[in-house]
Amino acid sequence: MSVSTYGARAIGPLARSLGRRDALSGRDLALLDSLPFRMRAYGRGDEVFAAHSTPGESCLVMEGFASRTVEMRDGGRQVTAVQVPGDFLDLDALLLHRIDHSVFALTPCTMGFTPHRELRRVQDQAPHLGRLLWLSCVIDAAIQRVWLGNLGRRTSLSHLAHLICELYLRLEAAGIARLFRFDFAITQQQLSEILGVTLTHTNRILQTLRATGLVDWEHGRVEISDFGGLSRFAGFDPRYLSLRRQPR
Amino acid sequence: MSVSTYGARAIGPLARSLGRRDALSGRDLALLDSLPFRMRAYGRGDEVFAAHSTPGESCLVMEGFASRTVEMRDGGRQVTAVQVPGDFLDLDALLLHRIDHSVFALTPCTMGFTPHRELRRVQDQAPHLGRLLWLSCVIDAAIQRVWLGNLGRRTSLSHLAHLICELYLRLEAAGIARLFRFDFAITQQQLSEILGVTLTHTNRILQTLRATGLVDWEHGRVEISDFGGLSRFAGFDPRYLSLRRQPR
DNA sequence: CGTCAGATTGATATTCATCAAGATCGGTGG
DNA sequence: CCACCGATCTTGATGAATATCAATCTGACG
Repeated sequence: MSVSTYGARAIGPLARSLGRRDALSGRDLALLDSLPFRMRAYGRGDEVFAAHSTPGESCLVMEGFASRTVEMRDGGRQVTAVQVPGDFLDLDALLLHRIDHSVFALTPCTMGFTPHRELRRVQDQAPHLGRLLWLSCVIDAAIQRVWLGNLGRRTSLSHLAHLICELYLRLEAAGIARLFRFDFAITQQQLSEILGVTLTHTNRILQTLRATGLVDWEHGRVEISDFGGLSRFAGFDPRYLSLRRQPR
Repeated sequence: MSVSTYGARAIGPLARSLGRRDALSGRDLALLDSLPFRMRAYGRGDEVFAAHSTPGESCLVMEGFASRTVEMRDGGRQVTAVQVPGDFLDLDALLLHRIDHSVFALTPCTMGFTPHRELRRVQDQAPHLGRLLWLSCVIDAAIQRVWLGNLGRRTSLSHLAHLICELYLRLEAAGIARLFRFDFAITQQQLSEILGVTLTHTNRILQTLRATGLVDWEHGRVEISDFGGLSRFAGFDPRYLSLRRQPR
């Protein structure tokens, strides 16, 4: 596991991620560039933050995928968010101090850590950037709301289809997916922790979904052959992702 | 439906709600008191905000209960949050402009509306209050995460028990419940939209839960006879509610 | 007394969990 | 190169949780 000390810069993914929702000024960019990051690599399944810990840093996904996971008494796990490159994790910890969930590496991934103190400094110096950081919390919450609908009101098959539509659009926006294909090399066990069903059932609905011909997901690669059809099948409405750029 | 123009004050519930998590200075209180509210009453099931609308105001629950609800294509609904007196709704709309869900009155209730413009003014003048407003968003998100676990990994019976534990502590903190009793006069249909199961099933698990002797819920009144037992039964851990007061 | 919303019950179908066993695949040491 | 190994994926059989559909009951209220 490689670790670097503070000093690395994350301006690329960060500017892309924040600039996707609102225009950034030169001063904004300079301030973001002044955030010190330490980089660290994780293997699949590694714990990044433990539940009920008090991190003191927030964490930007540089490469790979991470999950926020709540752990039940009986050992069961429910993934409450999948975070992709450019996503900030645990901005909430800035205010809550203690986090209520765990963060795991879903795939091998690289994370950049920056101290809360530095984030507060940036917020103080540029309220506009502060708002964009909060915006990313608020969009996470919007996604969580849709996921609540997925878990409460959808069949697991339509949930799966919906998840694929969402991931594709988020990854396309992050610049790491195009032409309706993307790499997403998680195990079926991990997928079952996202969908809230058992591994066995996940395996079966994956086969059912393949049989529709709308999308294939094998060997860590998702290929959507008919995005419109898949969206209709899933009842997918992308508005909650706030992918349009506008003043905030 | 009674409507008032701006001018009413909401300092009581608001100060109580924000002051629960961190101390408020005299200046903080004065600023909060300067927020103009217009009050409006709603009947059970009335829509407060429509999905995909652009409110321009945020809304404080003064009395009664409200829900955030996502609506599915097939007409099904999933409640993603229950908001109690003192809760702010749609602070997210401050940044998102457009909301992705509907807000309904779960019971007859009174709401206070204040313009986003005024909230931004308060944020600018008192960053500390701004942080407390964001804190309430972040706590809502923490509750949503737990609800995702409830929907994904719990049996509907344990979900119901968990919901009752959560509601009691939130209402006790809001000063409108004590001695393990509270009024919560929603219909079983509405409860089923919270639990993500059908009305029929909701009715049955309510009976099962009554049979445990841990809690009763009838005629709009919840009476918990053994909070410890109910918590254990539900696997309830209150930490996610952030009910402790600390500097933010 | 009639009406209507809400609560309850019954019978049956579907979805999903559970448990157990194989199959496949990539890597690894001999 | 091959045999083996663990992780992952797949399949089968069965039971529990939940949905669906259709009545019926209850209580509040005009």
